[in-house]
Amino acid sequence: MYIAHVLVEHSSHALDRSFTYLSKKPVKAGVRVSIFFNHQRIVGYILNVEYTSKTKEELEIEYGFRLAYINELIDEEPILNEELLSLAKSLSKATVSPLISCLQVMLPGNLKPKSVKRVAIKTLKAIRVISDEKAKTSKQNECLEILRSKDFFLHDVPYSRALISKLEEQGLIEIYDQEILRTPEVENVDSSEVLLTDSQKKVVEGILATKEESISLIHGVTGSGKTEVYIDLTRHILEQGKNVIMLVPEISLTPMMVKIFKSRFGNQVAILHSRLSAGEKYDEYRRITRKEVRIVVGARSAIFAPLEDIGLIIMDEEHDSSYKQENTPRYATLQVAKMRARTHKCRIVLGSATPLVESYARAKAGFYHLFELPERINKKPLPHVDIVNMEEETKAGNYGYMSQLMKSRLQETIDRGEQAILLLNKRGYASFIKCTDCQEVVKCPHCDVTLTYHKNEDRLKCHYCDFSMSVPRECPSCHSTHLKKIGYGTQRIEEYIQSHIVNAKVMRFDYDTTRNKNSHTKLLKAFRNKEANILVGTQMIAKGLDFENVTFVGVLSADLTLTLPDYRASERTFQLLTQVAGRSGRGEKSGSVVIQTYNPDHYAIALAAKHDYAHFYEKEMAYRKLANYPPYCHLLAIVVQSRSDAVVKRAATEIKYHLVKSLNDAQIIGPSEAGIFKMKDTYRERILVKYKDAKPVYRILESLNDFYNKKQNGKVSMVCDFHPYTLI
DNA sequence: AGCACGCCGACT
DNA sequence: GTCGGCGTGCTC
Ligand SMILES: [Zn+2]
Ligand SMILES: [Zn+2]
Repeated sequence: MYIAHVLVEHSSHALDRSFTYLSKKPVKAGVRVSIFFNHQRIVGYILNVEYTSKTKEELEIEYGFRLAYINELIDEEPILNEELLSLAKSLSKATVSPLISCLQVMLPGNLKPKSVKRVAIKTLKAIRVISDEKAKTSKQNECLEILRSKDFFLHDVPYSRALISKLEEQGLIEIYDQEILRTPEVENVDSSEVLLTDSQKKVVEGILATKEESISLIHGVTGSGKTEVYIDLTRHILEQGKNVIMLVPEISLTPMMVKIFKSRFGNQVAILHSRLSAGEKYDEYRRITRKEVRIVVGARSAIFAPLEDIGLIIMDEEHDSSYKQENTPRYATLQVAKMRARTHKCRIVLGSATPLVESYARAKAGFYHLFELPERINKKPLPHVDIVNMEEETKAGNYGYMSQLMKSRLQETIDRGEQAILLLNKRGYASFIKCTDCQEVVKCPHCDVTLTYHKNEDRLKCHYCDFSMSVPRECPSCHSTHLKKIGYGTQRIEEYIQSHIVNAKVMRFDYDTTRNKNSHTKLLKAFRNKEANILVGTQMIAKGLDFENVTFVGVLSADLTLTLPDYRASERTFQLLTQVAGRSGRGEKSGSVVIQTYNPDHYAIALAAKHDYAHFYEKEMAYRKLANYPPYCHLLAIVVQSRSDAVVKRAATEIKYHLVKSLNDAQIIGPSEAGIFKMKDTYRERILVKYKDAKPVYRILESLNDFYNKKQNGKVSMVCDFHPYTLI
C-alpha cells in the first residue's frame, strides 16, 4: 500500500496543506491525480509518496479519519522537475500564497493541476516497422523497404491503405499516434547579422566580464540598439553551451523581439506568449522539456520555463508593469529571475530606455553593473517635443480637444503625405449614463464604479465584475427619465478630427475596434498600407508599434496618468511619454511630438520632452526619499477583504495593531479604503507596510495569515502584495 | 473553492 | 406542511 500526500487544486489558504490518499499500485510524486474530495471529483498533485505495510483500516484508526483511494493517475511522469518544484515552494513562501497556486502559474494550461477542459493534444497516425522479416508479396516488400528508410505518417505513404493494412496484419509494422507539436507562425523580419558599434561591443564585453550571478542594467535610449546587444549576448552564451531566457512585456501584439529572435535563431527558439493558443503554448512547452530548444522568448510566466543549464536571463523593458503579476501568486518577475539565477549560477541583464528608479539606483550603488547606451545607432537626434500649456489654450478661447499647435502640426503631417499617431489616455473617454435631474451616474450594484456604455451591444457593463444591464429608462436613484449618454469613446475624438483636419482618414485602435483575435494585426497592417493617416488609440498604441511613415505623435492629455494617486505616477508618465514619443520618426524622416498638459512645468513632463532621464532620476529620487518610497524602503500592500464593511474595518484595524506592535522600524500606513472600496460585493481596506528588513515582516505575516486566512473561515481574508507595482 | 447540512421565513 | 435561501463547517 502506498500513502500519497496530495495537494488539492483549490487555491485557498485554508486548503494549503497536503491531504492523505491511498493507492494499491505504486505512484510517483510530482504527477497529477484525479481524486474525490468532499463529494467532488477534482485534480490533485502528489507532493510525496511513502510505502506502508499497514492496511487501510489500520491507517484510519491511526490517523483518526477516513481515507480515500486515488481515483486515477493523470500523468505518467512528473510535470515539474526538481528545480521548479523547489522554486514553487520558495515562491509560495515569498508571496504568502498557496503552493498549488504557484504550481498553477508555472505550468501551461494543459499541465496545470486544475480541472478544466484541456486542449487536445494533436496527434497523427504514424507508421513504425517492428520486424526484420520479409512480407508476402513483392509490392509489399517494396513498400516495407520505403517504410524502413524513414518515418512516415499514414497519410503520406505512397501506397494504398489496403496494402498498409496487410503489412500490419502480418505484424511487420505498427500504426501509432504520434504527438504533433504545433509551432506558432511568426512573421519573418530582417535579422541579418549587423556589425555592432563600438559602444554596443563594449556593453557585450562588459557584461560577459561580470561574474556569474551578477545583474547588469543596460540604460539605452530608444534606437540605441539594445536588441543587437541581446542577440550578441545570446550568441555568446549559446557558444558556451548554455541556454537563454529572454523576457519581454506582455502586449496585445506579438512583440518585435519575438519576431527578431525567431528570425535570427529559428527553431532553437520556443515562444511563450499570450498571443499563442493554448495548444501552441502547450506544444512550445513540450519542446522545452524535450530539450529541443535553447532559447525561450516570452512574457512574465516564461521565467518558469523548464529550460535547463540557463546561462543568461534577459528582461527587456524592465520597467514594464506586466512583469508584476496582479493576482495570486503576486510575484515580481525579477524576484523569480534571481531565484533561478542563483540555482543556475547565471547572469541577469535588465534593459530599458526608462529604467525604474529603483533599478537605476541599485545600479548606481553598485548592486548592479550599469551600462549606458546614450546614442542612437543611426546618430539621428531623438524627436523634437513641444509642450502645450492647455490652460493658456483655454484662456485664448480654445475649448476643443486640440491646441492650435497640435492642429497645425497634424495638418502639416497629413499634407506631407505622412502619418500621425494620437494618444488618448484610457480614463475619461469611456461613455456612461448620467441623470440630468439628480446628476447621478448609473453605477454597478456590486462594485463602487460607474457602468460603461458599450455601443455595439447597446448595454451597460461593469469592468470589474461580470454585471451588465440594458440601458435603463429611468434614473435608479430619482426615477427621472432624463438620462443622458456622456462621452462617446474615441468616436467623439474621431468626429472632432474629421471636422478640424482636412483630408483626415482616422483609424481607431481601442477595445471596441480590436476585440477579436486578429483585428489588431489587420488594423495595423491597414495603417501601414496607408489606408489611414491618423491612428487614434489608448495606451495600447504606446507599446511596440513601429511605422516608418509616422512622423508626428500627439498626446492629447499627459495629465491623466500624472494625477493618479500612486507613488509611481510621475515615473509612469515619464515612461509613457518617452515611449510614445519614440513612435515618431522611426524611419528616414525625422519626427516631432506635441504633448498637451495642464502641468507643463511638472518634471515628469518637462524632462520627458527633453529626453533627460538623468535629471528625471534625480528629481524622482528626491521625491521617493521625502515620501519614503522605494528604493528607500520595500513595500508590502495588505488588502483586507470581507462581505461586510463593518467586519473589514474592524479586522483591518486589528491587523494594523499587530503590525505596529511587532514591526519596530517599519512604517505602517492605513488602513484606508482601497481605490475601489466595494468590488464584486466585497469591501476592501488597504494597509501599506514600508519596511527595510523582510524577516520580521514574514514572521508576523505568518501568524496573521494563520489567523485571518485559515481559521476565520471566510468571513475576512487578507491578501499580501509584496513589491506592488501600483497602489491603485 | 464548493458541497452538504441545517435553520428559518414564505408560500401552497 | 414543504420549498428554498443563505450561513457554517469541512474536506483525506
Ligand atoms: Zn461590478
Ligand atoms: Zn436621477
